[in-house]
Amino acid sequence: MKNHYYVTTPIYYVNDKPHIGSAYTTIAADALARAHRLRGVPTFFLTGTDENSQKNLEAAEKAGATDLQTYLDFMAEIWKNTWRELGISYDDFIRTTEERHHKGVERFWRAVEKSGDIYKADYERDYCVGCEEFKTPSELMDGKCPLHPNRPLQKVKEENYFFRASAYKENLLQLFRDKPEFIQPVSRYNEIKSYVERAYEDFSISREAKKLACGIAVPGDESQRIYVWFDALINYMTAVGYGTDDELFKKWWPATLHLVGKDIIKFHCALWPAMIMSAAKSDALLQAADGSPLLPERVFAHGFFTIEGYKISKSLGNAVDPLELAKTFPFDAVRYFLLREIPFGEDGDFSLARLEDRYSSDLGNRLGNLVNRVIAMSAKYFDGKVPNVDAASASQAFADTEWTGASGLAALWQIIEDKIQAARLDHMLEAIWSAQGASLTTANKLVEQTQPFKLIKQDPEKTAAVLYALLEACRQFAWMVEPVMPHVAEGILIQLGQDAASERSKGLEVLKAWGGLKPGTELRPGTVLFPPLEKV
RNA sequence: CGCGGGAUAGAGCAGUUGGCAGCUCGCCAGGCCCAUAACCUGGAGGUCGCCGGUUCAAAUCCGGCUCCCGCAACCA
Repeated sequence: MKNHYYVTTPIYYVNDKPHIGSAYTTIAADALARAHRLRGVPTFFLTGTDENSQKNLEAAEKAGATDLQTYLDFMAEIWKNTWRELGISYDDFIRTTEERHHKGVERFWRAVEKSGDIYKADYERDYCVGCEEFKTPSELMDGKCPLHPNRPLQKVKEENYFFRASAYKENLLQLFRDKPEFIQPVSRYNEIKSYVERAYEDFSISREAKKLACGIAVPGDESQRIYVWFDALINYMTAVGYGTDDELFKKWWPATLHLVGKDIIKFHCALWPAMIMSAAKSDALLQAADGSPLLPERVFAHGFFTIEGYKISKSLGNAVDPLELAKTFPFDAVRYFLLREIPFGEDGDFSLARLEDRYSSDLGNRLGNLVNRVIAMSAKYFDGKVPNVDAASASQAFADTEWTGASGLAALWQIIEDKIQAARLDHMLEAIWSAQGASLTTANKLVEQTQPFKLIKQDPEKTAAVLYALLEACRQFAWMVEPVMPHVAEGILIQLGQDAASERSKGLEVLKAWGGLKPGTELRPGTVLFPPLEKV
């Protein structure tokens, strides 16, 4: 595996502002990117917008925009701003109307063409005169348009370019056998594998330009435009220089992880690798040293969630605006909630009651309260400073409790590394909160079992050891949650008298080591990390 | 037989090498008082959808059934 981490989100349609669903994907990618950066892995995090879709044109007209490009520019800014406000640390934001994308798409198309995998054929579709639009088979009821059942559908034939995907059926199945981790979770693996086995056919990859007002022209044939999915997938390459900067491309490609919603897993797992296999035949830039195609390493499909039990839908008007949510909750709390509450890869439900529940219980009562009580006691009993004790002995002073000290935290770090590798941030967070040995739960128990608030009157030396252990644990907890809650982590570190930026530069291996908190460090107690919610 | 997912305590969920059924919230009782009315302990509450099979042992593997839910070529 290459020593880099290149993670992507889907590129989003800009026919509306971001809602909580697209924020979910982007937050997950952001947390994974932050986790890898913290580990010193060269990381590239890409998101962007899909601007060559007919849908955008319709949205622009509906919004009364003077022209399409103005509308696209306006919407792209809205998306960028939303991500900025939510603390999304993307390294690049690609728009598929950009010149660099067009150049890369052209190069890719030419490569596939040179490989002999593009051909022309007639393509027949159903056209409803009532709706004045083409209908897909899935939109039909009993072979008729559900809105105009008494008007017969017209069969409209059009000559399009096709991609000879079927030629790669065996290669795909081989890929699935050799690298089962390519498609995750496993439930999706089975779905895609059986789809390719039984129903894998060539894809139509262009439309007549006169019927499609937007999109990239087919190289060498101005009368046709490239079908939006064929161009969209290539964004993962054009953003890192394919078609414009070979050196940059070599640095980042292949992608480590494509994070997608379950609805578009098919395009990413069945179409995209076949496209690359074809293009790689004729473009050495897409070949590994042994000549094999450079395919993305992994595609992970997360589930969808409902809002209070209902599907996210515009007609219901229940699409939650993440920026609105950020006015009520610290956005770190929303990030925590989404990544913790919904099993990654499965469907879930977004409910305000559950969010409040997690906020006050997990964050306020366990994490926030632990930090607060431990720092308050230390400051009170030890002159506002980290107690002056030997770190090594402080880690082993509590053999009679559940708390396992330095070795327990080391074990917890190992779980965290495994979960990050598997992209299971929900499991990672669960472990930080309730793993046996060392976790937020056992740390709170340690306070009860040792009762430093009483112990201080009898045995100040042992109290110092207890509080040092708890303070040091808080420091490590801060770095554990940092990828998911960067602001919260910094808030904890500040109270512990740490400078987050200079600490970070030491590298995670140093930060993980027991004893990073120096005795005598000035504490800064007082800040409440998770203020109680106003009762409404 | 189109493909696939789910069914575990009042609610929401964990539980992928088969080994005494767990977590969070809520509820009841107690402890503590450092802390954000927070923390800790104990308790009540489950035929792990139904039927059958494999096994010393199945929520976990196999077969059948019931009920929900997605997807089914142009739709993040």
